[in-house]
Amino acid sequence: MAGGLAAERKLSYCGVIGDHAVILTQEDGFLQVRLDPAVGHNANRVAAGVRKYFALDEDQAAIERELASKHPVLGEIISRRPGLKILCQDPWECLTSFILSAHNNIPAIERTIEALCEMLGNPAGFGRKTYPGPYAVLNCGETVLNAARCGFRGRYLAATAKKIVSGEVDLKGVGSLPTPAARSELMKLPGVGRKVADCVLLFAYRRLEVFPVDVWVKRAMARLYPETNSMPPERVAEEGERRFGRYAGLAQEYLYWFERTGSLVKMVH
DNA sequence: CGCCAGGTATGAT
DNA sequence: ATCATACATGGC
Repeated sequence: MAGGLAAERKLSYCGVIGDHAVILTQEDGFLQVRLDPAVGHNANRVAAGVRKYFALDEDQAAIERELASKHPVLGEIISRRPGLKILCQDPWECLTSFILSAHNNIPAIERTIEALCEMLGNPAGFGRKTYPGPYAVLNCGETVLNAARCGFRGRYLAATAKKIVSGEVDLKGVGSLPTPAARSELMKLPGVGRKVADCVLLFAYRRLEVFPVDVWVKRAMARLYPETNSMPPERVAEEGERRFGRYAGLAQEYLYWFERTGSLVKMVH
């Protein structure tokens, strides 16, 4: 949820990773990281952050081969658009972004996040701001949350910030729990149900086997496995994990995007 | 103008 | 346990 992909001749990215705005360009064989010289930084530190954020040390091709063997349609999807990555996001940023996503549309989610960063974040370079932490959200007040158009999720956001600041839920500690316990811990937070918790487990804690089920993934699964049509989302999540295994989370992302773009319906016939 | 949006919390069977 | 409904706000 931090930044956007701008596909041109040369693939490039501009976004805020951690405390720094970065401009990334793909040269031949390596990734160039550009920073705003006006903002203090440790270049090696930032580079390490970028490596982690995009999980560059992982063998993406091997993961894709394993997933492709699980279902012919999934294999077809991957061959059409290989290279889709699960990011390794900051837990707080991921958590709150997905709280804002509930029953909301993507353009509105993006605008709300941008507004919160603009109003509450710190300068990150290139005119960008950092993602505001729990203290900033806790102290900002209802006026700011309304100005950012959080809607009914503003209450959840504030209440969640409170539980993080108070230490009632420790996001660092969640990282060392086994997945089911980590999920329960996240679901103590207001505005966090099974789906949001699973997204945080996948995108921030890198539990790659976790299979978040939203309406789109549910539809996609019903195409591949018609018997899941009548199942509640929680059972579909179970099925996804059972069928796709240790990288089910990446399978979920492929299914999500192909379902959303309308490509999947043509491929299953 | 009416329906839907990367769901969740709540109250009723 | 399972099910329906409200929820702020904006996109289409």
